[in-house]
Amino acid sequence: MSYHKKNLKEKLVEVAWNICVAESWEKVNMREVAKKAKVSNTAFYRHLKNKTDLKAELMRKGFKILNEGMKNINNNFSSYGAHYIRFGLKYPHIYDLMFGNIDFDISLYHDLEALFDEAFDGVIQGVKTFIPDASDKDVMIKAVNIWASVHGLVGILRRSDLQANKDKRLKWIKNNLEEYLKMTTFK
Amino acid sequence: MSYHKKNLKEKLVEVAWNICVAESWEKVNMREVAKKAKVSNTAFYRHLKNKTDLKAELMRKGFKILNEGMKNINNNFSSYGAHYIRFGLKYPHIYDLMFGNIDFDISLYHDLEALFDEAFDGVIQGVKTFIPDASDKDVMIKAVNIWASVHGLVGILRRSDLQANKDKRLKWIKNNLEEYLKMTTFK
DNA sequence: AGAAAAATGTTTACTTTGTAAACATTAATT
DNA sequence: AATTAATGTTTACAAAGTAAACATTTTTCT
Repeated sequence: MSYHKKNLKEKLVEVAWNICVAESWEKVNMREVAKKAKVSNTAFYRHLKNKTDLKAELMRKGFKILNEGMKNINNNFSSYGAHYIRFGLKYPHIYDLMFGNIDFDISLYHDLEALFDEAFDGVIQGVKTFIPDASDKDVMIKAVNIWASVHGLVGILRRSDLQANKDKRLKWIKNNLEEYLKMTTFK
Repeated sequence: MSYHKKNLKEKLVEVAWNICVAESWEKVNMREVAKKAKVSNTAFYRHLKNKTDLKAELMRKGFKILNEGMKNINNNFSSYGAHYIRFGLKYPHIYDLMFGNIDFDISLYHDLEALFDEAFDGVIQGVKTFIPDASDKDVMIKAVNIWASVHGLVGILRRSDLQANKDKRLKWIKNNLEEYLKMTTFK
Protein backbone atom coordinates (compact mmCIF):
# COMPACT_ATOMS: atom_id res chain seq x y z
CA MET A 1 0.00 0.00 0.00
CA SER A 2 1.20 3.48 -0.85
CA TYR A 3 0.47 6.18 1.64
CA HIS A 4 0.38 9.84 0.66
CA LYS A 5 -0.96 10.25 -2.81
CA LYS A 6 -0.37 13.53 -4.51
CA ASN A 7 -3.33 15.90 -4.79
CA LEU A 8 -5.77 13.43 -3.36
CA LYS A 9 -8.28 16.17 -2.70
CA GLU A 10 -8.27 17.21 -6.34
CA LYS A 11 -8.56 13.61 -7.38
CA LEU A 12 -11.55 13.04 -5.11
CA VAL A 13 -13.27 16.18 -6.31
CA GLU A 14 -12.64 15.18 -9.89
CA VAL A 15 -14.10 11.73 -9.34
CA ALA A 16 -17.13 13.22 -7.65
CA TRP A 17 -17.49 15.75 -10.46
CA ASN A 18 -17.51 12.99 -13.04
CA ILE A 19 -20.14 11.02 -11.22
CA CYS A 20 -22.28 14.11 -10.69
CA VAL A 21 -22.00 15.09 -14.35
CA ALA A 22 -22.70 11.60 -15.66
CA GLU A 23 -25.41 10.75 -13.15
CA SER A 24 -26.41 13.19 -10.41
CA TRP A 25 -25.45 14.37 -6.96
CA GLU A 26 -27.70 11.70 -5.44
CA LYS A 27 -25.49 9.09 -7.03
CA VAL A 28 -22.34 10.50 -5.51
CA ASN A 29 -21.37 8.49 -2.46
CA MET A 30 -18.18 8.60 -0.52
CA ARG A 31 -17.37 4.92 -0.72
CA GLU A 32 -17.66 4.93 -4.49
CA VAL A 33 -15.62 8.11 -4.80
CA ALA A 34 -12.96 6.59 -2.57
CA LYS A 35 -12.91 3.38 -4.54
CA LYS A 36 -12.50 5.21 -7.86
CA ALA A 37 -9.69 7.29 -6.38
CA LYS A 38 -8.13 4.08 -5.05
CA VAL A 39 -8.01 5.09 -1.43
CA SER A 40 -9.78 3.89 1.68
CA ASN A 41 -13.36 4.87 2.43
CA THR A 42 -12.44 7.60 4.82
CA ALA A 43 -9.27 9.08 3.35
CA PHE A 44 -11.55 11.79 2.12
CA TYR A 45 -12.03 13.16 5.61
CA ARG A 46 -8.43 14.27 5.81
CA HIS A 47 -9.18 16.75 3.05
CA LEU A 48 -12.77 17.81 3.40
CA LYS A 49 -14.96 18.15 6.43
CA ASN A 50 -17.96 16.28 5.09
CA LYS A 51 -20.04 15.54 2.05
CA THR A 52 -21.55 19.00 2.05
CA ASP A 53 -18.10 20.42 1.59
CA LEU A 54 -17.63 18.14 -1.37
CA LYS A 55 -20.79 19.57 -2.84
CA ALA A 56 -19.40 23.05 -2.33
CA GLU A 57 -16.26 21.99 -4.21
CA LEU A 58 -18.33 20.90 -7.18
CA MET A 59 -20.18 24.19 -7.12
CA ARG A 60 -16.89 26.08 -7.13
CA LYS A 61 -15.72 24.07 -10.07
CA GLY A 62 -19.00 24.81 -11.84
CA PHE A 63 -18.77 28.55 -11.25
CA LYS A 64 -15.21 28.51 -12.48
CA ILE A 65 -16.22 26.91 -15.78
CA LEU A 66 -19.24 29.16 -16.16
CA ASN A 67 -17.31 32.34 -15.45
CA GLU A 68 -14.41 31.33 -17.62
CA GLY A 69 -16.77 30.79 -20.54
CA MET A 70 -18.30 34.22 -19.92
CA LYS A 71 -15.03 35.90 -20.75
CA ASN A 72 -14.99 34.55 -24.26
CA ILE A 73 -18.28 36.07 -25.31
CA ASN A 74 -18.53 38.94 -27.71
CA ASN A 75 -20.42 42.09 -26.95
CA ASN A 76 -23.87 40.68 -27.67
CA PHE A 77 -25.94 40.81 -24.50
CA SER A 78 -28.29 37.96 -25.31
CA SER A 79 -25.37 35.64 -25.97
CA TYR A 80 -24.54 35.85 -22.27
CA GLY A 81 -27.96 34.45 -21.57
CA ALA A 82 -27.43 31.73 -24.14
CA HIS A 83 -24.12 30.87 -22.52
CA TYR A 84 -25.84 30.41 -19.17
CA ILE A 85 -28.47 28.23 -20.70
CA ARG A 86 -25.95 26.09 -22.54
CA PHE A 87 -24.03 25.60 -19.34
CA GLY A 88 -27.20 24.49 -17.62
CA LEU A 89 -27.90 22.00 -20.37
CA LYS A 90 -24.37 20.70 -20.53
CA TYR A 91 -23.99 20.19 -16.78
CA PRO A 92 -27.55 19.88 -15.55
CA HIS A 93 -26.75 18.30 -12.22
CA ILE A 94 -23.93 20.68 -11.44
CA TYR A 95 -26.28 23.47 -12.41
CA ASP A 96 -28.77 22.09 -9.88
CA LEU A 97 -26.20 22.40 -7.15
CA MET A 98 -25.27 25.92 -8.18
CA PHE A 99 -28.67 27.42 -8.79
CA GLY A 100 -31.27 25.00 -7.59
CA ASN A 101 -30.40 23.43 -4.32
CA ILE A 102 -32.11 25.45 -1.66
CA ASP A 103 -31.31 22.99 1.10
CA PHE A 104 -27.69 23.97 0.76
CA ASP A 105 -26.94 26.94 3.00
CA ILE A 106 -24.83 29.01 0.65
CA SER A 107 -24.26 31.67 3.30
CA LEU A 108 -21.87 29.25 5.00
CA TYR A 109 -19.63 29.41 1.92
CA HIS A 110 -18.82 33.05 1.41
CA ASP A 111 -16.88 32.56 -1.79
CA LEU A 112 -19.82 30.77 -3.40
CA GLU A 113 -22.20 33.43 -2.23
CA ALA A 114 -19.90 36.02 -3.76
CA LEU A 115 -19.74 34.12 -7.05
CA PHE A 116 -23.49 33.95 -7.14
CA ASP A 117 -23.97 37.64 -6.37
CA GLU A 118 -21.32 38.47 -8.93
CA ALA A 119 -23.24 36.62 -11.59
CA PHE A 120 -26.44 38.45 -10.81
CA ASP A 121 -24.57 41.73 -10.67
CA GLY A 122 -23.33 40.98 -14.17
CA VAL A 123 -26.91 41.04 -15.36
CA ILE A 124 -27.56 44.31 -13.55
CA GLN A 125 -24.56 45.89 -15.22
CA GLY A 126 -25.59 44.51 -18.57
CA VAL A 127 -29.04 46.03 -18.28
CA LYS A 128 -27.56 49.36 -17.24
CA THR A 129 -25.36 49.35 -20.30
CA PHE A 130 -28.15 48.53 -22.69
CA ILE A 131 -30.77 50.80 -21.10
CA PRO A 132 -28.65 53.66 -19.77
CA ASP A 133 -31.57 55.89 -18.79
CA ALA A 134 -33.54 53.28 -16.81
CA SER A 135 -34.37 53.95 -13.17
CA ASP A 136 -32.86 51.75 -10.47
CA LYS A 137 -36.16 50.00 -10.06
CA ASP A 138 -36.58 49.41 -13.76
CA VAL A 139 -33.06 48.06 -14.02
CA MET A 140 -33.81 45.62 -11.23
CA ILE A 141 -37.07 44.57 -12.80
CA LYS A 142 -35.41 43.92 -16.13
CA ALA A 143 -32.49 42.09 -14.54
CA VAL A 144 -34.76 39.87 -12.48
CA ASN A 145 -36.80 39.12 -15.54
CA ILE A 146 -33.72 38.18 -17.53
CA TRP A 147 -32.35 36.04 -14.73
CA ALA A 148 -35.67 34.30 -14.20
CA SER A 149 -36.25 33.71 -17.89
CA VAL A 150 -32.84 32.27 -18.45
CA HIS A 151 -32.91 29.94 -15.47
CA GLY A 152 -36.51 29.00 -16.07
CA LEU A 153 -35.73 28.10 -19.64
CA VAL A 154 -33.04 25.70 -18.54
CA GLY A 155 -35.72 23.83 -16.62
CA ILE A 156 -38.01 23.55 -19.62
CA LEU A 157 -35.32 22.48 -22.03
CA ARG A 158 -33.95 19.90 -19.63
CA ARG A 159 -37.34 18.40 -19.18
CA SER A 160 -37.91 18.27 -22.90
CA ASP A 161 -34.59 16.48 -23.28
CA LEU A 162 -35.85 13.74 -21.02
CA GLN A 163 -39.32 13.35 -22.41
CA ALA A 164 -39.99 11.25 -25.45
CA ASN A 165 -42.45 13.94 -26.37
CA LYS A 166 -39.81 16.14 -28.00
CA ASP A 167 -41.72 19.11 -29.25
CA LYS A 168 -40.30 20.49 -32.50
CA ARG A 169 -40.90 24.04 -31.42
CA LEU A 170 -38.93 23.46 -28.24
CA LYS A 171 -36.20 21.99 -30.37
CA TRP A 172 -36.19 25.13 -32.42
CA ILE A 173 -35.79 27.24 -29.30
CA LYS A 174 -32.95 25.09 -28.11
CA ASN A 175 -31.13 25.32 -31.41
CA ASN A 176 -31.77 29.03 -31.80
CA LEU A 177 -31.30 30.22 -28.26
CA GLU A 178 -30.08 33.67 -29.10
CA GLU A 179 -32.82 34.35 -31.57
CA TYR A 180 -35.38 33.14 -29.03
CA LEU A 181 -33.87 35.35 -26.34
CA LYS A 182 -33.92 38.38 -28.61
CA MET A 183 -37.57 37.74 -29.37
CA THR A 184 -38.50 37.50 -25.71
CA THR A 185 -36.47 38.43 -22.68
CA PHE A 186 -33.70 40.38 -24.32
CA LYS A 187 -35.83 42.30 -26.76
CA MET B 1 -51.84 -2.58 19.96
CA SER B 2 -54.58 -1.76 17.51
CA TYR B 3 -54.28 -3.27 14.11
CA HIS B 4 -56.07 -1.81 11.10
CA LYS B 5 -56.15 1.91 11.33
CA LYS B 6 -58.52 3.71 9.02
CA ASN B 7 -56.99 5.52 6.06
CA LEU B 8 -53.45 4.83 7.10
CA LYS B 9 -52.20 5.69 3.66
CA GLU B 10 -53.77 9.12 3.80
CA LYS B 11 -52.41 9.62 7.26
CA LEU B 12 -48.90 8.71 6.16
CA VAL B 13 -49.06 10.99 3.16
CA GLU B 14 -50.34 13.79 5.33
CA VAL B 15 -47.53 13.35 7.82
CA ALA B 16 -44.98 13.31 5.03
CA TRP B 17 -46.59 16.38 3.48
CA ASN B 18 -46.29 18.27 6.73
CA ILE B 19 -42.65 17.38 7.13
CA CYS B 20 -41.90 18.28 3.52
CA VAL B 21 -43.71 21.60 3.81
CA ALA B 22 -42.12 22.52 7.13
CA GLU B 23 -38.65 21.25 6.28
CA SER B 24 -37.90 19.57 2.97
CA TRP B 25 -38.10 16.26 1.17
CA GLU B 26 -34.61 15.41 2.41
CA LYS B 27 -35.95 15.54 5.94
CA VAL B 28 -38.73 13.08 5.20
CA ASN B 29 -37.76 9.63 6.41
CA MET B 30 -39.93 6.62 6.74
CA ARG B 31 -39.24 5.92 10.39
CA GLU B 32 -40.20 9.43 11.40
CA VAL B 33 -43.30 9.34 9.25
CA ALA B 34 -44.28 6.01 10.79
CA LYS B 35 -43.67 7.26 14.29
CA LYS B 36 -45.80 10.37 13.75
CA ALA B 37 -48.57 8.21 12.31
CA LYS B 38 -48.19 5.88 15.29
CA VAL B 39 -47.55 2.73 13.32
CA SER B 40 -44.57 0.46 12.95
CA ASN B 41 -41.65 1.41 10.73
CA THR B 42 -42.75 -0.70 7.84
CA ALA B 43 -46.55 -0.44 7.93
CA PHE B 44 -46.08 2.01 5.13
CA TYR B 45 -45.08 -0.71 2.70
CA ARG B 46 -48.57 -2.21 2.76
CA HIS B 47 -49.82 0.97 1.10
CA LEU B 48 -47.05 2.30 -1.06
CA LYS B 49 -44.33 0.51 -2.93
CA ASN B 50 -41.44 2.67 -1.79
CA LYS B 51 -40.32 6.14 -0.87
CA THR B 52 -40.42 7.30 -4.47
CA ASP B 53 -44.12 6.52 -4.54
CA LEU B 54 -44.53 8.63 -1.45
CA LYS B 55 -42.86 11.46 -3.30
CA ALA B 56 -45.32 10.98 -6.14
CA GLU B 57 -48.17 11.23 -3.66
CA LEU B 58 -46.90 14.57 -2.42
CA MET B 59 -46.63 15.79 -5.99
CA ARG B 60 -50.22 14.74 -6.63
CA LYS B 61 -51.36 16.60 -3.58
CA GLY B 62 -49.41 19.63 -4.74
CA PHE B 63 -50.93 19.60 -8.21
CA LYS B 64 -54.36 19.25 -6.68
CA ILE B 65 -53.89 22.38 -4.58
CA LEU B 66 -52.34 24.31 -7.44
CA ASN B 67 -55.07 23.39 -9.91
CA GLU B 68 -57.85 24.00 -7.44
CA GLY B 69 -56.53 27.50 -6.83
CA MET B 70 -56.40 28.12 -10.57
CA LYS B 71 -60.15 27.79 -10.81
CA ASN B 72 -60.75 30.73 -8.52
CA ILE B 73 -58.89 33.24 -10.62
CA ASN B 74 -60.61 35.98 -12.54
CA ASN B 75 -60.01 36.57 -16.19
CA ASN B 76 -56.72 38.38 -15.79
CA PHE B 77 -53.98 36.39 -17.51
CA SER B 78 -51.07 37.63 -15.44
CA SER B 79 -52.86 36.66 -12.25
CA TYR B 80 -52.46 33.03 -13.29
CA GLY B 81 -48.74 33.57 -13.31
CA ALA B 82 -48.90 35.24 -9.93
CA HIS B 83 -50.88 32.30 -8.60
CA TYR B 84 -48.15 29.92 -9.71
CA ILE B 85 -45.49 32.03 -8.11
CA ARG B 86 -47.37 32.32 -4.85
CA PHE B 87 -47.81 28.58 -4.77
CA GLY B 88 -44.08 28.14 -5.29
CA LEU B 89 -43.36 30.52 -2.44
CA LYS B 90 -45.92 29.01 -0.12
CA TYR B 91 -44.84 25.40 -0.66
CA PRO B 92 -41.27 25.71 -1.88
CA HIS B 93 -40.25 22.14 -1.20
CA ILE B 94 -43.37 20.65 -2.69
CA TYR B 95 -42.81 22.92 -5.66
CA ASP B 96 -39.31 21.45 -5.95
CA LEU B 97 -40.76 18.00 -6.25
CA MET B 98 -43.33 19.10 -8.81
CA PHE B 99 -41.20 21.27 -11.05
CA GLY B 100 -37.62 20.85 -10.08
CA ASN B 101 -36.72 17.30 -9.35
CA ILE B 102 -35.21 15.94 -12.52
CA ASP B 103 -34.00 12.74 -10.87
CA PHE B 104 -37.60 11.73 -10.50
CA ASP B 105 -38.75 9.88 -13.60
CA ILE B 106 -42.13 11.46 -14.11
CA SER B 107 -42.86 9.26 -17.12
CA LEU B 108 -43.38 6.38 -14.69
CA TYR B 109 -46.34 8.25 -13.22
CA HIS B 110 -48.70 8.97 -16.09
CA ASP B 111 -51.17 10.95 -14.06
CA LEU B 112 -48.44 13.32 -12.90
CA GLU B 113 -47.11 13.67 -16.39
CA ALA B 114 -50.62 14.53 -17.54
CA LEU B 115 -51.04 17.10 -14.78
CA PHE B 116 -47.78 18.67 -15.78
CA ASP B 117 -48.65 18.77 -19.47
CA GLU B 118 -52.06 20.12 -18.61
CA ALA B 119 -50.52 23.00 -16.75
CA PHE B 120 -48.27 23.89 -19.65
CA ASP B 121 -51.15 23.53 -22.05
CA GLY B 122 -53.03 26.05 -19.93
CA VAL B 123 -50.38 28.59 -20.75
CA ILE B 124 -50.56 27.76 -24.45
CA GLN B 125 -54.31 28.27 -24.42
CA GLY B 126 -53.92 31.50 -22.50
CA VAL B 127 -51.48 32.87 -25.04
CA LYS B 128 -53.77 31.87 -27.89
CA THR B 129 -56.64 33.72 -26.25
CA PHE B 130 -54.66 36.88 -25.68
CA ILE B 131 -52.84 36.88 -29.02
CA PRO B 132 -55.39 35.26 -31.33
CA ASP B 133 -53.49 35.92 -34.54
CA ALA B 134 -50.12 34.52 -33.42
CA SER B 135 -48.52 31.68 -35.36
CA ASP B 136 -48.08 28.31 -33.71
CA LYS B 137 -44.41 28.99 -33.31
CA ASP B 138 -44.96 32.41 -31.80
CA VAL B 139 -47.51 30.98 -29.39
CA MET B 140 -45.00 28.42 -28.27
CA ILE B 141 -42.26 30.98 -27.90
CA LYS B 142 -44.48 33.20 -25.79
CA ALA B 143 -45.74 30.29 -23.71
CA VAL B 144 -42.24 29.01 -23.04
CA ASN B 145 -41.15 32.48 -22.10
CA ILE B 146 -44.04 32.87 -19.68
CA TRP B 147 -43.44 29.47 -18.16
CA ALA B 148 -39.73 30.06 -17.81
CA SER B 149 -40.16 33.54 -16.35
CA VAL B 150 -42.68 32.42 -13.81
CA HIS B 151 -40.72 29.41 -12.64
CA GLY B 152 -37.43 31.26 -12.74
CA LEU B 153 -38.88 34.02 -10.62
CA VAL B 154 -39.86 31.55 -7.94
CA GLY B 155 -36.20 30.62 -7.67
CA ILE B 156 -35.07 34.20 -7.24
CA LEU B 157 -37.71 35.12 -4.71
CA ARG B 158 -37.08 31.99 -2.67
CA ARG B 159 -33.42 32.72 -2.54
CA SER B 160 -34.06 36.29 -1.50
CA ASP B 161 -36.28 35.01 1.29
CA LEU B 162 -33.38 33.07 2.69
CA GLN B 163 -30.68 35.65 2.31
CA ALA B 164 -30.15 38.34 4.89
CA ASN B 165 -29.48 40.59 1.93
CA LYS B 166 -33.16 41.32 1.33
CA ASP B 167 -33.14 43.71 -1.56
CA LYS B 168 -35.94 46.27 -1.36
CA ARG B 169 -36.53 46.10 -5.07
CA LEU B 170 -37.00 42.36 -4.87
CA LYS B 171 -39.42 42.91 -2.06
CA TRP B 172 -41.36 45.26 -4.27
CA ILE B 173 -41.57 42.61 -6.97
CA LYS B 174 -42.75 40.03 -4.47
CA ASN B 175 -45.47 42.30 -3.14
CA ASN B 176 -46.54 43.48 -6.57
CA LEU B 177 -46.30 40.30 -8.55
CA GLU B 178 -49.02 41.08 -11.04
CA GLU B 179 -47.72 44.53 -11.76
CA TYR B 180 -44.24 43.10 -12.25
CA LEU B 181 -45.57 40.41 -14.56
CA LYS B 182 -47.47 42.96 -16.62
CA MET B 183 -44.32 45.04 -16.97
CA THR B 184 -42.29 42.09 -18.14
CA THR B 185 -43.43 38.69 -19.26
CA PHE B 186 -47.13 39.34 -19.63
CA LYS B 187 -46.85 42.71 -21.30
C1' DA C 1 21.13 14.11 11.07
C1' DG C 2 17.78 12.73 14.37
C1' DA C 3 13.75 13.54 17.14
C1' DA C 4 9.30 15.47 17.53
C1' DA C 5 5.32 17.04 15.33
C1' DA C 6 2.13 17.46 11.57
C1' DA C 7 -0.08 15.61 7.69
C1' DT C 8 -2.19 12.06 5.44
C1' DG C 9 -3.91 7.06 4.92
C1' DT C 10 -6.14 2.91 6.86
C1' DT C 11 -9.00 0.05 9.83
C1' DT C 12 -12.68 -0.53 12.67
C1' DA C 13 -16.95 0.54 14.19
C1' DC C 14 -21.25 3.00 14.93
C1' DT C 15 -25.51 5.32 13.31
C1' DT C 16 -29.18 6.32 10.21
C1' DT C 17 -32.28 4.97 6.83
C1' DG C 18 -34.69 2.19 3.19
C1' DT C 19 -36.83 -1.96 2.71
C1' DA C 20 -37.26 -7.21 2.38
C1' DA C 21 -39.09 -11.35 4.81
C1' DA C 22 -41.50 -13.80 8.14
C1' DC C 23 -45.05 -13.61 11.28
C1' DA C 24 -49.66 -11.83 13.57
C1' DT C 25 -54.14 -10.04 13.48
C1' DT C 26 -58.24 -8.35 11.56
C1' DA C 27 -61.61 -8.15 7.71
C1' DA C 28 -63.78 -10.09 3.75
C1' DT C 29 -65.49 -13.94 1.11
C1' DT C 30 -67.44 -18.23 0.25
C1' DA D 1 -67.40 -21.29 10.35
C1' DA D 2 -63.42 -21.80 7.44
C1' DT D 3 -60.49 -19.90 4.14
C1' DT D 4 -58.34 -16.10 2.11
C1' DA D 5 -56.95 -11.36 1.61
C1' DA D 6 -55.61 -7.18 3.67
C1' DT D 7 -53.06 -4.84 6.81
C1' DG D 8 -49.85 -4.41 10.94
C1' DT D 9 -45.62 -5.82 13.48
C1' DT D 10 -41.06 -7.74 14.31
C1' DT D 11 -36.76 -8.91 12.83
C1' DA D 12 -33.04 -8.36 9.97
C1' DC D 13 -30.05 -6.71 6.51
C1' DA D 14 -27.60 -3.57 3.36
C1' DA D 15 -26.01 1.01 1.96
C1' DA D 16 -23.94 5.15 3.22
C1' DG D 17 -21.96 9.02 6.22
C1' DT D 18 -18.55 9.65 9.38
C1' DA D 19 -16.11 9.37 14.08
C1' DA D 20 -12.09 7.32 16.47
C1' DA D 21 -8.01 4.91 16.91
C1' DC D 22 -4.07 3.50 14.66
C1' DA D 23 -0.16 3.56 10.90
C1' DT D 24 2.96 5.74 7.85
C1' DT D 25 5.01 9.36 5.62
C1' DT D 26 6.60 14.17 5.44
C1' DT D 27 7.94 18.34 7.58
C1' DT D 28 9.98 21.05 11.01
C1' DC D 29 13.09 22.16 14.59
C1' DT D 30 17.05 21.72 17.19
